[in-house]
Amino acid sequence: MKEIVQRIKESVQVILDQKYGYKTEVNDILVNETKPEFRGNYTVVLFSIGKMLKSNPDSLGKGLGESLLEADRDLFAGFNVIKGFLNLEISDGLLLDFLHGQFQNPEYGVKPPNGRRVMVEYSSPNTNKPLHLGHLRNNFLGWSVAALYKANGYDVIKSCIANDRGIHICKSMLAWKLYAHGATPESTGIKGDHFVGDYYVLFGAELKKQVADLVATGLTKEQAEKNAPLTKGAQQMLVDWEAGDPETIALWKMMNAWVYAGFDVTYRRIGSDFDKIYYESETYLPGKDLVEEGLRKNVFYQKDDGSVWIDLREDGLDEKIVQRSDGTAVYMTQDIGLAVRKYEEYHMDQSIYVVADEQNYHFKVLKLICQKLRLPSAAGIFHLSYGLVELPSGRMKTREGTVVDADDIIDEMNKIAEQHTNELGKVDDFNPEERTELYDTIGLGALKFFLLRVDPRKRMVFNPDESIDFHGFTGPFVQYTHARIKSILRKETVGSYSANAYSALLPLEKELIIALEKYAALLQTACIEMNPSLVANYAFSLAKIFNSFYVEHSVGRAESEDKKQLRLRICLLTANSLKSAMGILGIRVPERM
RNA sequence: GGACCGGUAGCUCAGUUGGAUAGAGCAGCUGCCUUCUAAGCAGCAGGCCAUUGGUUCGAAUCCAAUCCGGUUCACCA
Repeated sequence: MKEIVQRIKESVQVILDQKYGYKTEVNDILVNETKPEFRGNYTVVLFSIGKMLKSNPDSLGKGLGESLLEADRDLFAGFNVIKGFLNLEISDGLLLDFLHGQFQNPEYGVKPPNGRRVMVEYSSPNTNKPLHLGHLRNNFLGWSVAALYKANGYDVIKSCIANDRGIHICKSMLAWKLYAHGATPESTGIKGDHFVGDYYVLFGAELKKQVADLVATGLTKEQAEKNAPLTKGAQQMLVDWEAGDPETIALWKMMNAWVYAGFDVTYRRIGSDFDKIYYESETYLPGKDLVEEGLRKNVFYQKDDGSVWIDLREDGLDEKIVQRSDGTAVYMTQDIGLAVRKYEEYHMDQSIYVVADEQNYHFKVLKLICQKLRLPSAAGIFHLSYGLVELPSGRMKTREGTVVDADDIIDEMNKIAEQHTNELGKVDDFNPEERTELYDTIGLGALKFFLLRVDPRKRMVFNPDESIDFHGFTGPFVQYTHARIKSILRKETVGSYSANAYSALLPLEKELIIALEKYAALLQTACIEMNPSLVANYAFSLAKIFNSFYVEHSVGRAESEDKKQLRLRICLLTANSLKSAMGILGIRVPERM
């Protein structure tokens, strides 16, 4: 069934053509929701049309309204014109048709397969430290965008690139070698990723000492940093690693295994999963063949020292290096190689990279280079650039210990969920397993909703001194609304409904059905814009309308059996939509809470 | 310095391709649990949409300039 807004636009288009001889595109017709202080549900804005027709908006509105009513009595129930705005009332019959058609459909809003494939890369952790709040935003966002694409009929591949090599990895390895005396996650009882992260931090602390000592002997800070034993040791370790030194490789494998074990626990908790994991240690070399190709195609050029560059000044950017003078690959080379490999494996139409906005420049360059190399993968590359999560004091910094650890914040959310739940005492009959699951559903729900409800492109602020809310515009609010509905549905049974016996829809009933009808269109918009926050906002506003409806009208003690059945159907569809919307955010909804 | 992003209530955020009196939540203040879950509902209060010009029937939204904040421009990843 066609969406209401679309039907209105098409009707207006036809009337404008037939009655006024004015041809216009459907998308040029502006249809808004009617502001609550006016009568009606949808509003056609007449100014631009009036201007084109050189006619007064008010008389145009009147004529248009009459014709619309005449032409489509199934859709329109009435209209009024105020100061250039044509407010249209949607007929109860149409809304009821929609409700009866969809209330039993748990997949309402989900589109059938469209034969297109998209890859979403997200998470991309470094294997030298545990995940923090910023990673969580990335994970939730990536997972949710993937879910949005699935709901819109795409075949989705979720991928992850593990940044498992490089100087930063060597730092934690060296610190462990020097200071751990053989300690392991098992021997200390510390989660593997945290264990390794501790040595990364230790490296920084010890390096600072060494630098201070060297500065005391008269070196500048830069010289000291360059010449400190730890710096040199880490660099040597990277050389050894690239040379395949067995001892270094063994250490690297062991420590990475610790980190992955830790990540697995966290990923499982937050529900992040991947269809394909790439490892930088396996992908960092192949890009070099493309450097050769680029030189042949004259896309790249070589400097006297042997380094290879691309000149992007004509595109408004700078010159960018793609291979060092010693012949080794840089970050960009790897990413070109990876892009090619992904495409060869999956032939996707679109390749989305969920990466922080610090790397806008990098991805601009990446796409440009791929285009210039005429790689088939180039067209689909899209950088979904999201803003960092900041503290009120600014950026989180590992070295200053201001990083909000992922595991810690999840634990804290669970604890708050537990506290609220126990205070309210509504699920005292739950067994321990059910309780644990509920705390997890609510705590994680609050956290995910908090991170996904704001526009991904924008930076956002997290204040660790104020705990994340469980009231108002939050995950638990939506979950609570769902549980409320489920409570009704446990007590009442959905039976038959005699359509001819209905009494006019009450304002809140109508408002709810109209809101429900918008879900399908919303899912599409959110996907096109790759913006889960639209889904979060929708879920919240739908829940809000339902709660108003809930206190105003009783379902179980409705005025008549038909009213009761009507409301039960509204309840069912609302519960389904809330569950579906939250599902796209990766948030479960409980039956009771 | 070049490029890009942002500045909306005390705080955190919405605000569709320009549309009606700029909206939520939190915090503050009032009310509402003997009937389906009060993690709720109803209400009050809170705004020079950074500033100044411009475009027009109409600007938080578009354009220009300025101010403030951020990111980036490495033979780091």
